[in-house]
Amino acid sequence: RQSYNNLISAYGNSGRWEEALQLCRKMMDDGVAPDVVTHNIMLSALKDGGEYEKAISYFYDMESRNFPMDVFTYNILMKCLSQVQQYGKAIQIFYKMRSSNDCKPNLVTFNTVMHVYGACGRISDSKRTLEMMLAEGFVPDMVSYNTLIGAYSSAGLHEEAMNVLNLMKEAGHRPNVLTYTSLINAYGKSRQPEKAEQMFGMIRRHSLKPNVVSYNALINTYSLVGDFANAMRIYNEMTTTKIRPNSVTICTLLTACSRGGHVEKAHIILAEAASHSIELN
RNA sequence: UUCUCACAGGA
Repeated sequence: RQSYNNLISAYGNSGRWEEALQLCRKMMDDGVAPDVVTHNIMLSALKDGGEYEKAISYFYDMESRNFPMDVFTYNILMKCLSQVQQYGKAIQIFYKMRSSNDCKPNLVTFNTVMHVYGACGRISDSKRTLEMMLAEGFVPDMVSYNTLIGAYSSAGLHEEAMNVLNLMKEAGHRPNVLTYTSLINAYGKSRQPEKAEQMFGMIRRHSLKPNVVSYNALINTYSLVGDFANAMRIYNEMTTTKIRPNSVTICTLLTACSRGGHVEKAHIILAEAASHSIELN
């Protein structure tokens, strides 16, 4: 069973959920009964493949067959529900877990709930969840703080985001690249390129490495204020630093191009995409 | 062996 689980997991990790599913069936044909972990791996494979609806159906199927489930199962389900905007259902699962005897929420559950609230714009409930976990003796981790910072940042609420950054530091956590990328976004959304640049600078200042996402966030900051020239400047800096642009980079640049009123320069960007062999979607 | 956090567009 271990071997099957490992193999199914390997398929899942490479986005091949169909083969994972086939292997799962073969496993049963061979008389090896899948366990909770097997099912969790399958659910996770479907989730990673973007097949959220399939994952949700898979869950209901498990439920109707009375298969055993654990916290992981519910955590994955909540994540899938939030991906298809079934936020209410996701929160329902959380409350079901709280009132159950087995399957109590764990740290990841709380973090997922925070994410769900953030994703549907209920940022104050996300923050309340953080307070709730503290009150219940959980110790919020990096992900908890990053999740809340991310929620405020997407809304352009940079002050609130910075406050959470301080909470995070007080709790003894070192901000990571994800933290700073969110903060770039916070200032980008509130149209403050100067401050966004400052946050970008923080990445190296703390001996962290900016990645393609951090660069994209900064490019988008300039895009939002219609500053195509600076968007291109950051793009060039990125490529000279040997960071590979991706399709988000190209899309962001094209948007910057249009917002800056430089539609005639779009071909330059498309040429960049081609020269880096970036698949456009 | 399995779960949670950052970037763009579209609808």
